[in-house]
Parts: sequence; C-alpha cells; structure tokens
Amino acid sequence: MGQDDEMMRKGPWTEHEDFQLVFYVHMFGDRRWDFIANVSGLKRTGKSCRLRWVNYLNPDLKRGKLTPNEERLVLELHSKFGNRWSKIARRLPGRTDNEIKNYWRTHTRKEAQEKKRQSSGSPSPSLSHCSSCSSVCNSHPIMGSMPLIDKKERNFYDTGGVEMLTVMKGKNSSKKKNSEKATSKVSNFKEGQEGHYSMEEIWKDLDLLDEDTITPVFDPYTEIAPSLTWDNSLITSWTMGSQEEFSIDSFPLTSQQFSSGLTD
DNA sequence: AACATTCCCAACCGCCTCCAA
DNA sequence: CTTGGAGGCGGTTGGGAATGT
Repeated sequence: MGQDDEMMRKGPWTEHEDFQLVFYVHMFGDRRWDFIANVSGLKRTGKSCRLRWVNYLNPDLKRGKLTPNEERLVLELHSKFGNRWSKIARRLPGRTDNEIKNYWRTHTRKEAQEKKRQSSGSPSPSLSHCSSCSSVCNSHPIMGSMPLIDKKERNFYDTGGVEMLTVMKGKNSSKKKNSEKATSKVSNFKEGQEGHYSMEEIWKDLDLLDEDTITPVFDPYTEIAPSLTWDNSLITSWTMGSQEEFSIDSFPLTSQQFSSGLTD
C-alpha cells in the first residue's frame, strides 16, 4: 500500500470516524477497503476500516451477550470446527468471529479456573451455573434451557440483542455497557463535539438516503463518480485521476452538515 | 474508600489465501 | 507461471469496567 504508515491513526475509533466510515461503506460497498480508506480521508488502513465495519458498525450485527442457545451452538460448532471462528460465526447470524473468539476465550478461561479450583479441593460457589461446564457442556442437558446466571452477567445485555436499540445508542464509541456511559464517554471526544449523533440515527438517515436520494454501492473502478443528489455543495471537489488522488476535500463533514444534506 | 483482581471486548499484528496483472 | 496487493483469518494485547477484598 502506498499509505504513509506514520500518518495512520490507530487505537479506538471516534464517533466521527465511525460516521465517515458508515457513509463511505454505504456508498461504495464493503469490499474495497483500501479504496474506502483512501477516499474517506480517514487516516486508517483498509484493514482497520474493514475490522471496524465487520465487528462493530455493520447494521446486521446483533449486539449483547450470546444467548444460551448461541453459547451452546458455539460449543457444538467448536467441537466440530475447532478454532475456525469465522466458520463458526457464519452459522451464528449477527455474530462476528471476534465476538465468538472472545466468548470462547472467556469460557475456556473460566473453565480452567473451575478445574483448578476443583482439583485444589475447594468447592466453588459458582459451580451451580454452567460456566463450570467445559466443552463437554454441549451434551449438558440443562444447558439449552437454562440461562446463565452468573452474577457478573450484565442483566440488561442478557437478551442477546433484543435491546438492540438501547445498545446501539451505546455504540457511539468503544465499550459501552449502557447509554448513560456512552454519553459520558462520547463527551470526551474532542473532534466529535458537533453533536452526539448515534449510530442508530446514522442508520436511520442512511436508510432515508437509500430510499430516495442516492444510488448506493457503485464500482469505483468502473464508475466515474457517484451521483449524489443531496446537497452537492458539501462536496467541493472530486478528483479521480487515480485511485490515490480520489478524495472529497470537504470531508470530514459534521453531523449537522450531513443530516442537513440528507433532509434537503 | 482504596486498591487489587478479573472480566470483557475493541483493535492490532502477522500470516495465509486469492486473484488480477 | 510468477508476483504483488488486498482481503480474510486467528492469535494476542491493552485498557476500561466490574467485582472482590
């Protein structure tokens, strides 16, 4: 890649970056990540953009804890496929390989701890719930019907995605457990101060955009430029002499600019 | 209340595969 | 056929939040 690695941003994504990425993925599709990285003006690698999209921004994602059913399925599939996380994830709609990997890691760690405790002879109070089950757990008759009642489990996440809306509110930045925290954390963003534009709102607007204003997903290699019908004044110049030069100088747009463009 | 430990998960890294040139 | 770039994948890490002492 011809990208200047020193200029590349790393670390947690800001709300504003999310916003930009969502916009460009919506426009160009979720395949040409290097292109999107270049075009969007995000100082991120294509890989980083892809990861952010796949693991976090994709609207098809189910948020929240895995349901007992999903947990059982993960265990089952893992015994079948091993650490082929993406393969397992494909069978769990709305779940990412990363999520499953993380779950598995936690699961096996808990399991190891329980074993350790057991072998050291001290009975564990948490043995009553299924975290003590190992990979054997997929044959545990109680597993499918009984939700995990780990005292650490976050009650409001336990629906395994039903609370989507609330959780989406909390998705503004990394690591939100609830919308309250989201707000406090988001307020820390210096560059995203133009307003708290939640992902939920972004998607709402993008849906509108889809319906009546924009032709989404064009092939950047065959098309000259997308035909945007929303406030074109926002786009001051498109250059496309080569892939690298292609840029929208006026980005990043503020949320207000963006949404006002949408509602015109 | 303060500190320590554990949990959780987003994001990075490096390797692998695929495919166009 | 070879090669280089892009995307995909699995492993790992870092840090914030939750929980325990």
